[in-house]
Amino acid sequence: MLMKTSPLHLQGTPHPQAEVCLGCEVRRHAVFKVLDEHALERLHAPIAAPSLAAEERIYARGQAGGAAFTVRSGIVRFERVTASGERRIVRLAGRGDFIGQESLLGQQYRDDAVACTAVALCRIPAQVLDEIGHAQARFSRELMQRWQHALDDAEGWSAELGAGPARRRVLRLLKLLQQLQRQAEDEATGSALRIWLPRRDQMGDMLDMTMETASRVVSQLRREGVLRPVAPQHALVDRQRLLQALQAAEA
Amino acid sequence: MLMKTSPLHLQGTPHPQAEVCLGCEVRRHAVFKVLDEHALERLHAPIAAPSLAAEERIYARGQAGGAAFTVRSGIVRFERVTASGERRIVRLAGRGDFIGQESLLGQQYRDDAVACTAVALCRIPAQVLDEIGHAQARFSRELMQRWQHALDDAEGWSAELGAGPARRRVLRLLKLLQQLQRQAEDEATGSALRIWLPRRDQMGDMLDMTMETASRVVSQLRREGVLRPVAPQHALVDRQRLLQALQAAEA
DNA sequence: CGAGCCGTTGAGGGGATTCAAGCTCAGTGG
DNA sequence: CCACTGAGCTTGAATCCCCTCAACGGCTCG
Repeated sequence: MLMKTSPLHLQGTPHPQAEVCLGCEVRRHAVFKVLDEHALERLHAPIAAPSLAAEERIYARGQAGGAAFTVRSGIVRFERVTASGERRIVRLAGRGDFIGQESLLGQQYRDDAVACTAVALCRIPAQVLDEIGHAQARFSRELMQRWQHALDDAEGWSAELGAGPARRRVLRLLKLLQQLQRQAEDEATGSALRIWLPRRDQMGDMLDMTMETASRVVSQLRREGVLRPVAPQHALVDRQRLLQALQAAEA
Repeated sequence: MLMKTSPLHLQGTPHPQAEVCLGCEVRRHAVFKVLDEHALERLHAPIAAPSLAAEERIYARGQAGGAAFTVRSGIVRFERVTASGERRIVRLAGRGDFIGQESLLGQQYRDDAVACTAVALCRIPAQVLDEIGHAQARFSRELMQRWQHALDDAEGWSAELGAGPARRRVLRLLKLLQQLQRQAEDEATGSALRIWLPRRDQMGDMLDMTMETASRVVSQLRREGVLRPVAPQHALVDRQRLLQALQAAEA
């Protein structure tokens, strides 16, 4: 898994986790949001805060990692290899999302999880689930919320990104990426927004098309002014024109 | 939702649910399997056992139905309508599966759920979750298992059925349908198995292809002896040849 | 500078869609 | 009894979108 786990400030004091978690800026979006200071102080397993560079793998399918993660920042993709050996990206996760939940049930991870951008995480050992105890009913509920959210994402992904002409699938992906970015930044930048733009072959794995087709569509959108690449794997999108193009394509 | 709720035997006695659930033949697969008699007796909300005919709707997206369901028999599909108004089938559920879980969180249903075949259910009101109480830690865990299972299905669906040539997608769907059927019947019939075969336009909605393409592939498989339609929406599959054909297509 | 990765663009071919016609079968009513 | 109808399915022909194969340009990096 190879990640340098930069300890959060204050880690090491008697009841560090409570202070760390309570001061965490993503806590109001995250799975621990329902836990009070008292509950947090009962945690003995340390919650590390690893950071990963883009393209580093967070966990692999089949591993019994024993920990779930909260995404503090960045974008994570879930990959599977199909029966015929093709790589398919089945879902994306962003800030506040809870990933690797299956490990809390003692299961092996069901996907490869890979950082798309630089990513910051909270690592939540499976045993924490027991330490919190199901005494905290609200926490169980919050966990289920997370599961449902993931399920909803997965179904929406295949419904919206799995079908239709190539251009429309790309436009829908752009809209999703733009939303992920906005919720990560909380900045209501005018019309231009800098987003993570997948490599063409990654777009292919997400949208079930070839690299070349993805490239052609992206190039076309660039000519139309919807998009402007500014760095490797990054682009400025014109939200206005994106939504216009989408609306035209939905017809 | 329009379903005739045929009460299970013994419904109406002082603590009927315990007896009914303990005697249920799908219980060992279902979400209540971790509950003992004592826990079941605490339930006050009645658990109905509705039966639906094929093509009847179990619930609709956006409804606040307030109940989840265990599938006792039959096949259920989950439908969504995409942003561009196309119907897409995002997942199937079979015997023992837990559906409509989002209602336990007070959420509206996220999909349309429709019976593919005749279906028998257990209706589990959301308030049951509270009655059982989170005191029963094993039950929370079991619920999460269900959620994870659904998530896994959804991801697997889009990975395996969403991509590749039409013939391979159809073959993979047939394999899935055949598995659903086997787990429903528990009968190891030799090589020929009677399965529910979707209408061609439904196959189209599942596999993102036109009705005509689905028809062409199915006809081809019939000529190859993989498949033999025996009734509207039912066919006999030759497991042997199906797996052979699949293996050839995976290459 | 050459090597390699990533992206772009072109030409050609193939698989799926589109449009259309005809088939089977069940239900209906003359 | 049998034409009539409509739903579901099949098949054909033409078209088109996307894939395949290929070449090339920009960029980073050893």
